[in-house]
Amino acid sequence: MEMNVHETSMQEAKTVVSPSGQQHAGPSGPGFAGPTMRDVAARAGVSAMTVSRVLKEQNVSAATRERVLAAVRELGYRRNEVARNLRLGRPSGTIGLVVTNLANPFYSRLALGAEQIADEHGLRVVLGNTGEDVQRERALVDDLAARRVDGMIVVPATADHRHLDPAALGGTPVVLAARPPSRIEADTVLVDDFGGAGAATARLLAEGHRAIGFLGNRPTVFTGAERYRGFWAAHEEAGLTPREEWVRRGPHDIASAEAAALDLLDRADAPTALFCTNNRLTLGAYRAVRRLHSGTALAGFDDFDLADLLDVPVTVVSYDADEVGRRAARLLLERLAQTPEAPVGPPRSTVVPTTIVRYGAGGA
Amino acid sequence: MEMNVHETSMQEAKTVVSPSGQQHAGPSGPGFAGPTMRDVAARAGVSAMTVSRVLKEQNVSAATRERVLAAVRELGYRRNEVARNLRLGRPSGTIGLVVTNLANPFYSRLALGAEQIADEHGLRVVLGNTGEDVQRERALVDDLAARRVDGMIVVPATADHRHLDPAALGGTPVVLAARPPSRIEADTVLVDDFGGAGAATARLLAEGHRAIGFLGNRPTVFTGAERYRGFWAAHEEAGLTPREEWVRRGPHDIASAEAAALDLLDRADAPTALFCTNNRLTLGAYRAVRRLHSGTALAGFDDFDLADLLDVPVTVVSYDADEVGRRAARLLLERLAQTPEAPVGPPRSTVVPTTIVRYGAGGA
DNA sequence: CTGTTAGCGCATTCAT
DNA sequence: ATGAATGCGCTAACAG
Repeated sequence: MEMNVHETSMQEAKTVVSPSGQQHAGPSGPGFAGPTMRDVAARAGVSAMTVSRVLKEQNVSAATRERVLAAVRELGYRRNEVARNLRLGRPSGTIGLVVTNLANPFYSRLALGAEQIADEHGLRVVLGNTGEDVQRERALVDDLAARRVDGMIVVPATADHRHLDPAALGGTPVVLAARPPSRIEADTVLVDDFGGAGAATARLLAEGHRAIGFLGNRPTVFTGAERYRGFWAAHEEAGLTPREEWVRRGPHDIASAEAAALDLLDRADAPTALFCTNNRLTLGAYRAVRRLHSGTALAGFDDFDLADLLDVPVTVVSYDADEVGRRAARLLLERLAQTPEAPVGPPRSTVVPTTIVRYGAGGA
Repeated sequence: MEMNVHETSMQEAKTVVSPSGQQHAGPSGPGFAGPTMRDVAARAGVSAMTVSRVLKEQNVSAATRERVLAAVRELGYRRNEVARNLRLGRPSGTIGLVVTNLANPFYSRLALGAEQIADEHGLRVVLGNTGEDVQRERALVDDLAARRVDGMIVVPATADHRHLDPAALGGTPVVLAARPPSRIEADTVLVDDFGGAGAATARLLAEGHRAIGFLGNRPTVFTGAERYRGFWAAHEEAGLTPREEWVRRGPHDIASAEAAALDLLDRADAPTALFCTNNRLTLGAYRAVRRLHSGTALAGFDDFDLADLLDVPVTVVSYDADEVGRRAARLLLERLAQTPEAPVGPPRSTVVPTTIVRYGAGGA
């Protein structure tokens, strides 16, 4: 494999100054608060209350309304939603979204789905990335509670979720995504990890494979554990038992997965097929298969580009990541709309289904 | 290509109720504001100011501090950052991030980079997705300004950016990302679209290709236009001129790119190489090449998984998307830190460099 | 060291 | 239909 690297540009971090020499520190400068309702009121010759009413579209005589709106335009006035919410005793009109790794397409799609639903209800999304770090997660949810988000959606990084209990967050409602609650009760959206892994494994078994290896991430991650459980269950259902020597846990990126797969496949009793718990692992496994010319069949969680064009049979577990975010946002919104008269009731849990897609060895 | 689809789960949207029959509408219910400083003060037998001072870690006698902190713990008190910011005359301690499509890894990486820098400075990121829709962009930036974000990072969807002028947003500082300002002045972070496209094209030319096709997205998108410019410039530098018949503009996903590439390659005078302006287009082009067995060489913007294992030579333009977000956040933070005594000066612009990676036809 | 007064920007309540 | 007073939760500025 040939591979050259070559810088295209010398302007690494060079800062180019625009031609205009204009000083940029006018009314845009920090500390500049912008006009208030009183400014508008003064300009329109009315009281602040009248301005407030105009903006709320309450009953105001057409004439004064026009004067007020004119003043609003002239001053470039914009109502301060922060002050408004404070006065109304409402939270900030935002929902927190805490994910483990936004670089993972699963979580960015989740974020997109949540943002979509939130937006439809006039709520913004405040983002937080934990990098699977518990300390950061604690600090983040605490900060979000202090900023008075209406509620939060959290992909928990840990096994113990007591710090995510609304009772520990000043009553801020919490919905969990991708991983189930532990030591707390909470609305939850999960992916059908168990069923998907089972179905993909069953597929390999149905195609005649009797020697299937397993490539998974850290066993402490819930999704990995569930997928392993599904892998095992499919074997049991076929009256078989997986062999532990063919199980590799721990790889978390393409390179380490490739190494683990090489180790697994480069032996006398190598399995004829491999189940991988996520797409990075599947890509790594494919690299190993390709290098060894072993022709090992692959199955794995998460669909990926070019899966259908690979030169080995690939079965993927596909699902709608956006939908995870959408459902989480909907559960949260229902909690937020909850009143003493119309309680939502105990925590609810929903599972986003998976789909098995079988790609044959795309012939070149 | 064989392909089966199979549902793994019947629990589509089934809602499972947890065993605990406990009513969940306690102090977590919406409308519940949580304890205030006065509540804490009353419990500790001091004034609200003393509580404020304790939380600010100002001089308070050790004895009373302990009493206050005890009350804080007992009540589960959390200072209301919204009210605090209002009182201090500060904005919300958040920065807005408006992108066109969070499902695109480029923008989710950008978001991750921006979040990282923001977090280091105690700022949260408020997310907005425009879907390239100008109306949504207008509404979003307006809403963010009304929510008093400290500033915003925007990937503009349009050619006319006058609605992104801080002057039109109540003075909220704005940094543009991925696309340059138009009809306004603003700090900007760009990718070296021109240089990267030129270098990739030059690479194809250096390898002897004299018939290079071009697959690009809508010409109105700045990045596409710049990449086309780079494509053209590389030709000129070699004393050549691209042929318009080999240019296809408009495809925006893998499928439409494949169709366009098929159309382009399935002709007598088909080009021997293809330059594509993003990775979806490159993937589509690869599918076409593969289907036609044309052996056409590929070059394209954005690196992607498996690029090194394809059975045609592939040259990609790679760059650090996180870095775009990080630089944008830093430019914004410098604007926010600006004072009349220490003005930042006129808008600044920085270009994130690109790198050319040449993958040979990975042998199977 | 601690408390009182006042007010950030806005909207509810009660006037007129 | 409009205005005045009051306070959301918090903290500067000034007492003491």
